[in-house]
This record gives sequence, C-alpha cells and structure tokens, in this order.
Amino acid sequence: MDSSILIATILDWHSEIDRNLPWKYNSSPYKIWISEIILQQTQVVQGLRYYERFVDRYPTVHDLASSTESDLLKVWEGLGYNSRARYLHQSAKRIVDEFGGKFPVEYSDILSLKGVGDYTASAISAFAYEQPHVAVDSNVERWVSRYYGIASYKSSQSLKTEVKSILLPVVEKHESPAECNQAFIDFGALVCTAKQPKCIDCPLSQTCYGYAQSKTADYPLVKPKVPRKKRYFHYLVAVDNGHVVINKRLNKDIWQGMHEFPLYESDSLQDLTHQDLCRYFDINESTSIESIISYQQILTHRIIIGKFYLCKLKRGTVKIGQWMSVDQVKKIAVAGIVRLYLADNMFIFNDINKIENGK
DNA sequence: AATACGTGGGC
DNA sequence: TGCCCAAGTAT
Repeated sequence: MDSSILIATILDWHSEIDRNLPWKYNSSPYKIWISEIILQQTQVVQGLRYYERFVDRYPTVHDLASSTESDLLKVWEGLGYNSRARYLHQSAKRIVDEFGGKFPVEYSDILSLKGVGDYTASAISAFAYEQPHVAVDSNVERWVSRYYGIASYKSSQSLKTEVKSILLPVVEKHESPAECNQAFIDFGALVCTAKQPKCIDCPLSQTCYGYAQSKTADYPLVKPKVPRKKRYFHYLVAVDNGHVVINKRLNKDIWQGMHEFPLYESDSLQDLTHQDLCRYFDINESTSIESIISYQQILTHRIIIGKFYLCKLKRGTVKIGQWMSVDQVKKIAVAGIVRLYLADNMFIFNDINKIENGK
C-alpha cells in the first residue's frame, strides 16, 4: 500500500479515538516538554499522576528553574530514571538564562537541552509548534516494522532512520504534524500492541506483512538480554531517639542525588560480621545489632540486595552521615531499596525503649 | 555500538 | 514466579 494511503487510514482510525490526556491539546511547550520527559520509558498510566503533581507544583519554567534539585527528586521519587529530573532542572535553568525564559522553538535548540534526545525534540516540535518532525518511539517503530517486515533491532538507529524515511514525507505534506504523530503513537499503543496485537480490529491487517506471515511477534528484532548483575548493599541503620543517620549519593551511579543510610558495598551475599561493621562504619565494638533485614530490588540491568543492620548509636558520636528526624527524612528523596525498607520499618523512629521491646 | 539508568504492571 | 515491556537518553 502506498504510504500516503496508509497514513490516511491511520488518521481516519485516529479520528474516532479520544484518549483525553491532559498534555494533549492547547498545552504550552513547557508542559509538553514535561510530559514527554515523564513519559520516557514510562507507561502513560504510571506517569499521569506524576505529571499532574509536577505541573501543579511547577506551573512555569521559572518555578522549575528556581526550585532545587533535591525538591525535584522528591517529587520524582518512585518514578525511576531520576536523571530525568536532574536534567529537567538543569535545562529549566538554561531556558531561563539563555532563552530568556521562553521555551526554544528551533529543533536544534530543543535537542540541545539535557535529557532531550531525538524522540523528545521531535515530539515537542510537532506537538507544540506543528513543525514537520516524526517522533519515533517504541510504539511507532513497532507497527512500522511489523507492517513492512523490517528486520531491524528494536530501538536501533537503523530502524529509527528507516521509520523516519517512511513517515516524514507524509507528515511534511500534512497540515498537522501534531495530529499525525499522535495518531502514529496511539496506533501502536492501542492497536499494534507489543503483546497480543489487535489484528482483528486493525484497519491495516489486510496489507500488513507481519500479519500475513503470522510473524507480528518477530518484529522488531530483539537482542538477547544480558543477565542482571547483583550488587550487595549493606546499610547501617543508626538510630537515636527519633533520628537516623543519612547520606546523599553523590557518585555517578544508580540513585544519584538520592538519600540512603551509611553504605558499604560488598561482592557477596554474606552478612557483614560485627567486626566488619565496626571497621566499615567506625562504630564502637560494644554496639549491638538489633536486627538484620534484607530487601531486594530488580532493576533493568541490576539486582540490588539491600541488607539493613539496625543499631542504636549516640547522636554526636557518629561522623558517617547526617542525623535526621522523621520529618526531615519524609522530605527527602530516598533510594528505592531504602524506600522499601522504610515502608515496613518506620518504627525505627520510635523511642529506644519501644525498639528494645521489639515493637 | 553497547551499556547503564528505575519502577510498576501484565500475564 | 519470572520475564517482558514501557511516549529514551547519555556516555
């Protein structure tokens, strides 16, 4: 089928779709930018509430720029890939400083923002400014690769280039690049889904290569995944009268900028011995460990095993971090594995006697 | 080009 | 339960 007829079919299908997403129509470039960043590698249902909270808290780029990275990470907590939040703050400051607070219009300027790659720059250009760009995300490359039987790898540059070469000429001729892109994405998200595509209801099935060959599951190609490496995080949960010792993660590593307890990382599942704890955390040998609790968190490329060693220390005698109260801890963004621990163990902030009584 | 970066939902 | 997937980007 000629690609222009193909696109006309999809636009026709899309004319009866209304997903009613808050960033869809008459949104500012700023809000479209926020929505696109939040939606990177994130399902719409998962990002929706974060988007609402985010624009409520930072209605303009000025509000975002004058915020702090720590505040931003707290709003972002639980969403994942938090470098997105750090880059958002960085870019907001740049927009205020270098673009006079006005969101850039030129594709090259938009692309130059940290955290904005080709997909996001294209999406903003099309949705906010009706410029002829194609935002190729996983939805779009999936249906195009299935329809034409393009044997390229998922997310590969070659597939993106191929998809663009097919769709861009059509978008350039159409009056609304925004409408085209929304239709392309929605079609992949709602009809040509990753699992169990709705070929029965698909307006393109009769001319679809993947459907004809019963090979929709084979496109696009997927590379074998590398096994996840395990990392063992040993945390000293040092408490004293409603306070606990906290550090901020500053290295270029997972959970950068987020908070945790004093950490020692090892390469084995073995519990740290009392001697190890004394050495690594500089605590007195008479300090007793109240409990050792383990949590596990599975990430895309890692499995984090967190072990939490609870003990009582005297505030002021410890230099391995900053003492914080419950209220302070509730206001900071914490690393995922620490969040798991705290969800079950908030009793550590109760007074010492209650902990001794085992409650 | 390959790898790292989070988290939650679906089956 | 274990595995796949998600409106990708930076290095």
